[in-house]
Amino acid sequence: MKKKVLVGMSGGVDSSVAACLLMEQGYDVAGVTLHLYNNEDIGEEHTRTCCSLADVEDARSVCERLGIEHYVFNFGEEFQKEVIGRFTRGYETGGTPNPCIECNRYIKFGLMLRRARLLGFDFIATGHYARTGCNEKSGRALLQKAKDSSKDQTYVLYPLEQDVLSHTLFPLGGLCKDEVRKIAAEHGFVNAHKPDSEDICFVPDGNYAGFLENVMGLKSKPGNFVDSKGRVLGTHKGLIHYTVGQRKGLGLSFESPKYVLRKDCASNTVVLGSNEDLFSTRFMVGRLNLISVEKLKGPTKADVKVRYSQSTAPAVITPLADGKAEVRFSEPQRAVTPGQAAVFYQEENVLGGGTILAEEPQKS
RNA sequence: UGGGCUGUAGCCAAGGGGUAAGGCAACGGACUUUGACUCCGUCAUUCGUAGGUUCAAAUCCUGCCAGCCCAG
Repeated sequence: MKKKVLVGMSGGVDSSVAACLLMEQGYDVAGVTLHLYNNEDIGEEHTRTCCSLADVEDARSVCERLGIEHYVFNFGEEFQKEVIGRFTRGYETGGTPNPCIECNRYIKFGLMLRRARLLGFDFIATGHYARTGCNEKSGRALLQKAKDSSKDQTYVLYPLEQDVLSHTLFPLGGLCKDEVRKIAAEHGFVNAHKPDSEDICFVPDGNYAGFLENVMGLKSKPGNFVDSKGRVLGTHKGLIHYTVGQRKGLGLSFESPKYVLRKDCASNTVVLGSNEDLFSTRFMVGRLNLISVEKLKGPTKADVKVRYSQSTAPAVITPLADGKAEVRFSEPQRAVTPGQAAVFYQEENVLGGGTILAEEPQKS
């Protein structure tokens, strides 16, 4: 009896090819598009996003072509709560959240696997560039980097837990983007040349502050730009307009460029400094999720990535109570940003990861 | 009011007779989970203003205007 796989299809090339490859591998495949958010509701165009109504049509078209069933799950309510809600709260509390990671954790994998099981599927699959594996000795499910390292998406998949990982397939893990587009073209998929989605799906124009203010009704209060000694340098438009490491858009002119060092919610100030001031060696993470091991027994060496499109840097991770850990780099790294994810790698394997926490006020 | 200094792009600033450096900001593009970083590109027909000298003036001369400093 063929194993049944439910493929999450965004309407883009990647997930379409993923479905196609699974069929060729002999699975009993069906596609599902998650309806998460109506960009049309807020008057946004649907290009370069995912999960809009037009994307549902693209996914349906590909399923028809493949002769497989196509479902639509409406996860709008959960998406609003788990993803948009956390995104908004993240900005409100002075962080720079990564909604794609929360979406993967709660919606695209968490909820989707539960729903798939109810429908009798054995596995779920997506078009992410990543690989899964299994450690023979420990029996743990592994998350491994994609063969095409430039497309590797393990950074946004680190929160996946063992049950999810062991029931998830990533058919594109061994391919590169060119090969995927070629396969899509050979099969005549409507989306073979559709541009990659880049922006956050519910903010397709990239205007986060505008989304938070206009759609979520967040009020952002102007306050002071200050230097690290507390001297006032100018007026900012509200904390949600800035992120750590940012240079552009400050509107202030000095002899050398200024960067956002941190945001202080309590005083509603944005602290500015030089690029060198952005480098730090130590930070804390919370909501730790471990993948290749069940537990960290003590300080553990790993390569750590603190931003999506940044290379890894060697560090030592020390486990603490309450799902927290301390990360200490061997060399200072630039712009470690509260709210972003820190993902720990050991060669090809994801050891685990967590959310970067804001510096404790009582600093040593 | 007298004496001194200074006026070059949104900000800072080089150039002191030969045809307007550079930095910051801004804007456009590439890249992108971050209006992030980075990279690429654009950004003074004109130097406070009015005259004069010169083949040639941001540069030298004169008047005026504005700002700053020191005197009383």
